[in-house]
Amino acid sequence: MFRTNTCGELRLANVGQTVTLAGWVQRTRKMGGMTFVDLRDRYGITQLVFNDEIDANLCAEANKLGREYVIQVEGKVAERSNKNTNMETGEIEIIVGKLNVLNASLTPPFTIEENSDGGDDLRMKYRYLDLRRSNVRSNLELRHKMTMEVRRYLDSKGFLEIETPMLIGSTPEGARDFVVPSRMNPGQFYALPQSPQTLKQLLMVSGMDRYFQIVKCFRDEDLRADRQPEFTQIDCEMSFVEQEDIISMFEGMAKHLFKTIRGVELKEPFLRMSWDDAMKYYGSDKPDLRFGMKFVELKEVFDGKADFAVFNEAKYIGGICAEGCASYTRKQLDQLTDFVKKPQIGAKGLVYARVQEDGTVKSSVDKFYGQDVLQDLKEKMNAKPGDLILILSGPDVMKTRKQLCELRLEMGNQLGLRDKNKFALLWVVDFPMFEWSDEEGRLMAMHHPFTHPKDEDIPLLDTDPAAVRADAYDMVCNGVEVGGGSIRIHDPKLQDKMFRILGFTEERAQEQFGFLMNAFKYGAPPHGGLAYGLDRWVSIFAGLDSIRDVIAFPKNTSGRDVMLDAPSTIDDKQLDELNLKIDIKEAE
RNA sequence: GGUGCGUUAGUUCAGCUGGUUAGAAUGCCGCCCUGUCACGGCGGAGGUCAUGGGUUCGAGUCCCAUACGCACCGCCA
Repeated sequence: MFRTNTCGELRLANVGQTVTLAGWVQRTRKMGGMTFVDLRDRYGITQLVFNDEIDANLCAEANKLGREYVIQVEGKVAERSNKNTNMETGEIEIIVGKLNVLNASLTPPFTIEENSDGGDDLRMKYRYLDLRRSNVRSNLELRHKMTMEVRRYLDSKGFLEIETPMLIGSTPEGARDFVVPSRMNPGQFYALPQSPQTLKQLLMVSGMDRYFQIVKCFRDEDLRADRQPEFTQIDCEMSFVEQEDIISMFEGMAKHLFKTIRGVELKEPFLRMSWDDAMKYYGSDKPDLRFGMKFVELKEVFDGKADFAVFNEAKYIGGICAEGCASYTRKQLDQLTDFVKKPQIGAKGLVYARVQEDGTVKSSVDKFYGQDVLQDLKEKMNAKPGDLILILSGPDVMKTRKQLCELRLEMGNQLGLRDKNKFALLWVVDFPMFEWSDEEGRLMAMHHPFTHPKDEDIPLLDTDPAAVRADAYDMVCNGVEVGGGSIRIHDPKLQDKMFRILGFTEERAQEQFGFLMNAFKYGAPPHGGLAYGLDRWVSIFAGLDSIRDVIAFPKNTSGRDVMLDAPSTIDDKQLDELNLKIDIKEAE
């Protein structure tokens, strides 16, 4: 037997047993005539002891071990004279009788410890070493547990896990496709799925009724800390359902995950918030509800009350109340002003007002507004003595709300209100059907072109399409969109109308989505579904800001795999077989 | 496509208004140490300051460009 036990399981009860362990040398500590070796595997760390007086040769061998050597030892489990309560195996040690070096190791380029000294770049290049670190490994363990619980839950509800192809056709709308040349079909390309959207709808037409898949999706867009070119969705679809059925099914799944993974029992139904309200009160379609600071609209408080052009000319004035922040210094307020004036946020300035202990309000616009207006402000903001009111205004209502959203989140960060162990879940519902694209000069589907409009808004499709709301919903957790979906159109006529509004000609709609429209002619059931971003979902459970550490082999912000050095050029022979010629445009 | 920050020892970083031989910690190597567990003590090796230009008597330090990394905006139905 290669090993009798792992490095994480031996306890006092095992004292006296002769065991064989195998693993990596975490660290050696030489104490003159004694040497301690920490032996590590996936399951834990066990201390090995070598004693000069007992076996000088063996001890000398142990002294030659370097970090990350792979060794096998046979020895006797003994109670330690000096116990280490910080280790699970800290009450025992192995008095080694035989040492077998299975493989030497170069000194690793960074320390393989929970707090590694390695930077991200280096850790990614040697990701196989990084994955030996317990905290990175535990993220993957968490991911495994979550996918297992997802499967357990969905299986218990009668869902079938069905695989869909990775080599499919390119689709317009949405993100850029990753594309794969077809050798057997010269000049033609597959696209990798941005999501199995149309395929799962076809499975509904097939009568599969309840489908799910934990599946890779590919989008060739610029990356972020929470965005990878390939990412994993928990993709789900159901037939003969209304929005309410889907929401309750997947609220159940979220609760199941919180209970089984985090031990958190979420008893209350998740809050529902319309997209309109989310934008109005939080300036975001994914509000972080771990803390308050709800927006208060202040246009009427200030309108025409003074000769202050900034407010008088603004289309929108909104404020948030930061409790207990009246003590913010001038310097802190200047920093907040700089924060909102950053080009990424783009506000022109920040107005603030402190509510003082005597109840009077002292503000940066004192010279314009009298105490009566400021008292009215205090009233509207529901502010108490000691509170700080922060106000943004601007000519574009939505833009100003988004700026105020950034400020709110910044204040949440500064005040430590975005606690990683607190979870605020909600459904954002009633999304707009379309959103105007300046770039395309037309309406674009906000969710996707197959989203069902709200029944009562269907007449508006002809008269005022921009006002149409959709049967679409997002699940939001702590300000992160963890999942989203919609009821789909199953009526070919309505789908046709939708394509027309999106600017497709009949020919083009037929060419791009003919397969779906044709399928719908053969009796498509009403259906709908949603998809969760597994990587984000896991990173929230793990308390991480980046999804990279919940992915075994992630890519960097340029979409490169620095370990494999991919992408890379390919042989001329391969290009030739694929009938491809490279023509790189000169940088301008 | 854009903005910002960064690039100095194996690693993580410091290096001020330009000025002698570029430092610290950690890792690595050697010696000492019989109860360590972030062991400890002593000693040592280790640098094309990302690359290319420029300014200057003199550049790790100032300027420009390029590359790479990270964050963000655009983008991501």
